[in-house]
Amino acid sequence: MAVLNSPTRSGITSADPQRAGERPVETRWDIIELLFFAYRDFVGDPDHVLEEFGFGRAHHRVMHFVYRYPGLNVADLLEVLRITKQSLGRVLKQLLDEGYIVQKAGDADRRQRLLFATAKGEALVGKLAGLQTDRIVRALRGLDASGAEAVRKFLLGMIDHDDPDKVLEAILRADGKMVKA
Amino acid sequence: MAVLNSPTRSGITSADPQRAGERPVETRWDIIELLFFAYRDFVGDPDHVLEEFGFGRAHHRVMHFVYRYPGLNVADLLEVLRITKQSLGRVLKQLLDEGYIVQKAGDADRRQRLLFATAKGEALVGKLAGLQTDRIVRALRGLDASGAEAVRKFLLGMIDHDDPDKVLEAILRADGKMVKA
DNA sequence: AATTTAGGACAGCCATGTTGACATATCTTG
DNA sequence: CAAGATATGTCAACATGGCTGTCCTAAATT
Repeated sequence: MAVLNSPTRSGITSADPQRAGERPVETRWDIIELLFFAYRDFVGDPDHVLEEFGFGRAHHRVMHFVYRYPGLNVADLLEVLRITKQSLGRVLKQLLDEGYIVQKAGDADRRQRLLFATAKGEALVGKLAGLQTDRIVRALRGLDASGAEAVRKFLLGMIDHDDPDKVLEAILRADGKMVKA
Repeated sequence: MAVLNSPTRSGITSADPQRAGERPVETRWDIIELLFFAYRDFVGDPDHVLEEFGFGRAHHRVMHFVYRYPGLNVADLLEVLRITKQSLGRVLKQLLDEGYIVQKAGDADRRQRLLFATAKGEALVGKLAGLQTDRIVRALRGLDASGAEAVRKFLLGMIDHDDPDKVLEAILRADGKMVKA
């Protein structure tokens, strides 16, 4: 039987140059670890389903953003995923070949290949998003409206806002509107 | 210039069997995407530092849990990371060879190799945790105490509580105590 | 007409995940 | 004590999904 030692209590403090001289910030081991476990389980649900389809996480990410932003072009998709053309090419080719995504030449610029999810693709995205939504809704139970709003603000605050890709920009814009509405 | 279409508004609804017959739950695209971007940036900070050390994310995860739970044995580490012995072996060997971690035979069971971070290891973990803490603290600014508590509850609620590994169990126990205190 | 851009495709490398087999030391049990 | 179970380490081999660099075509831009 392994007996687990208590978590370390250390004096490790902030490296934020903006806060030099101020009262040091205690390391947020709690949030760091909660985020690790939360994300692990959050992506774990889809992983099982994807396996049945012979797909991986990379396919999920591509399908998700193509479905959500219909007509997305390849360059913007590369930016949001932060991967290279080659890496994207591999999974995108599979999704095209197996009929989850279709391409359409751009209207203004016919070099562009705009991406759209097919009905088959939508079904897959919906299945995966359903699992994740269930988990989110469960986690939000027990929080009131202001608690849920705090969660949104927190997640938004965790994101780098400088030099956003086109998709992130759209999300940030939409979020700004939501607050006012 | 690519013009991004608006996000899809679909009728995709919950797959939660517990909610069959009830009002369908709207897909939480907002939280799904916020989590994606938040986690991307959350792990992005450490990634840059790790590169300078010739390490990857796998090394970070190992170092983190070894530092936080001193004397952790290999079996428990495998469980929390959810990887195989072989995968762990590769990165653990490097961390041992380069003096970031040391092993000690178990006291009660001398087959066990209990793991401890060296001063060098602690320094690395501290640097990485500092970056992540800075981001977390920034994200929590603008939230009051009840908002921060909502964030903790949400993250906790996102985690599977059945069949927890030893490390997660310790965290859940600690969290229970915190609520009362 | 020349250059740039959007996208695709090639070869090949690396990190990190997987399985299965097997070895050693040690603990537990009949 | 002998036998079996357990903790760990190690080897070979493979898959996925990152990466780089090069080169190609078609279409847009200058």
